[in-house]
Amino acid sequence: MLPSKALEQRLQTAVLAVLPEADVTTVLVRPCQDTKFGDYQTSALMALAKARKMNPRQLATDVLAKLDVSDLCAKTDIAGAGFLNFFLKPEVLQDTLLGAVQGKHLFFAKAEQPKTVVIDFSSPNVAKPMHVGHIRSTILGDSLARAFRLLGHNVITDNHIGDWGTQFGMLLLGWKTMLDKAALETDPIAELERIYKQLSADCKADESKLEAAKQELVKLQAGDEENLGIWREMIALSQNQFDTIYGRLGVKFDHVLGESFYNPRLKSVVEELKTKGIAKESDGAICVFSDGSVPQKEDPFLIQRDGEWNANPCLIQKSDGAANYATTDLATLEYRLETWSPDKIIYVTDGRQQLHFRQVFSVFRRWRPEVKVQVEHVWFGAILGDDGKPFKTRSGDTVKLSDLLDEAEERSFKTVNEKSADLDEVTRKEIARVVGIGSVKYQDLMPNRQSDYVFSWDKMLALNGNTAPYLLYAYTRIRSIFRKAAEQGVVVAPGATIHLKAADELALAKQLLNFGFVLEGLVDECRPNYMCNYLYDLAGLYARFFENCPVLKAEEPERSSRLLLCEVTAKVLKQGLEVLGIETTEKM
RNA sequence: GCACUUGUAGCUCAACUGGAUAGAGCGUCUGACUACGGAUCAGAAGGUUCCAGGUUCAACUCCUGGCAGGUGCACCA
Repeated sequence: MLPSKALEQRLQTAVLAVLPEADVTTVLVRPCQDTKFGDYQTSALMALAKARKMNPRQLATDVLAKLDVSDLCAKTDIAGAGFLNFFLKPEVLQDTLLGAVQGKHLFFAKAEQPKTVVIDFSSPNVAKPMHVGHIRSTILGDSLARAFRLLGHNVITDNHIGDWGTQFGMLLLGWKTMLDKAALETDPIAELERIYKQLSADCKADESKLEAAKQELVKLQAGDEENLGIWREMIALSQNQFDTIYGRLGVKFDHVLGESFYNPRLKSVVEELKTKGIAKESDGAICVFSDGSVPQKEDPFLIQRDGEWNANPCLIQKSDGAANYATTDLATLEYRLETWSPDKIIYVTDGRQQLHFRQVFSVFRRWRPEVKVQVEHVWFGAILGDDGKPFKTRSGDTVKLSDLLDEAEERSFKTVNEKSADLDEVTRKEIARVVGIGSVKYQDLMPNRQSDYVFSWDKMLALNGNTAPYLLYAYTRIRSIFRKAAEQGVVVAPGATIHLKAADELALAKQLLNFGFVLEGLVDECRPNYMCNYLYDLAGLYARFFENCPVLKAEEPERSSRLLLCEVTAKVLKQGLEVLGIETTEKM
């Protein structure tokens, strides 16, 4: 067991011995912010003391009296207002590192109670190019899936693609009247986009076109064979595009169930909500109104206008009888519950949909009060251009994801050519791919997901600072040592152990032990930026070690000890980057 | 108007259940150097954490009230 976990368990037992009625789930052991205080600390005793009007230092003393950690710690002390600090024995630290070398663990423990987690992300639209708007959902969702999986949870990723809706009326009419077959052959998505834009403009100018488009939609919805065939072909063409992009990004889905998949369920969802008295008719539409169960301020079905609270209903059926977004989401929820019995469902979308999800979740709770599933909207902010407005091309169009990835690789290739002209072209291209794609991902994951960020090629590809190239470089420097070692015939001595003496060695080692805390934090709050910050710190600590502690030039047994430390650092860096969906490269 | 959200160094961003002296990069200034990969490292300067109250042993973090930006608010998803 990891020393921090063992400490935590024993601490909780000791607290129970002193305060039998205490809730010890909040009694957690964390790494010390500043290692001068110790290696691990708990600040939970102060909170417990406060709730009981006890003297916090006295409580800490009492708990310490019941706590035997002499096999793990060289020292414990009570500091400040009632912090309990733990100083790990050097041999415990060293054995833990050695355990990682031997592949027994990588500084984290799998979840004791694995959960089934459905993650809904990316959700591109059929017949439209994937653009920057899809990047955050795709990359964030993929990273969350990777982190949950690593901790042993049963993850189901589901791409809820937009394959149904009013836009197909125009697409179908366009397909029949203005399709350029040759253009469809060379670039299907561009051609679909063209006919959609053209018809959309035509419909605005010409009522009869709009009517014709509506008729096509009605035919599709009624199951017209010709229209269904065209619709299926549009989906297939789009799926090719999605597959190409996801392939480049290294993103995989367990399921791709578009909106249309839930069509057969929509009617019964509406009926059930009506029967249960949750939804009712209003202005021809079927809506869910407030049930007054929460304070007005927190009620997603109320809104204040001119000092008065007005209804802000959630529509589940339009006055024309068609279902809408909320209905599909409810049907989707129902399907997921039936099919996978998840403990948790995560929706990764942009922040503008907060109200929508609050409403959907609220309707769901009223509809299925007995279901325990945890539903969570993990939202994110916008990607902005230099001007502080949503990121667009110079001409004002949305930036296509494929173009963006191309440019990332091209720019990265330029740098590789400058810095590593000696490598052959295939290798240089491959490095450029890893660094380019990795940089786009890292820039996206590094900021707090809820804040908007400014897209910058220069920053994301910078060789210094909290960027993918910096981390990848740190990794290649480690790999380089091992290449050099092999050239010189240097190997780790059989049975070698790790002995940490230098301050930079110790600091690096302790950071390695914290990997698990970061993973758990990431999963708890769905914030991959925790991992970014951790890896950046790790790379910085490694750089200092690298500068001040010679490895190959050291005498045995120090050389083997340091080689092992390098090896574990590389493992953690690689694993951490993998959680972010970023590949590594041996050379740069 | 109401809700959500953001406001931290000149700029871009961090800050782990409320926790110990608020940290990085860029930019500015200074240093290390034929280097286990310099795509590096070390150091300096730079802060009333938007403002005003409150809770607490302890507040960037929680509460109340302002100010400023972003987003959303009935038949688009």
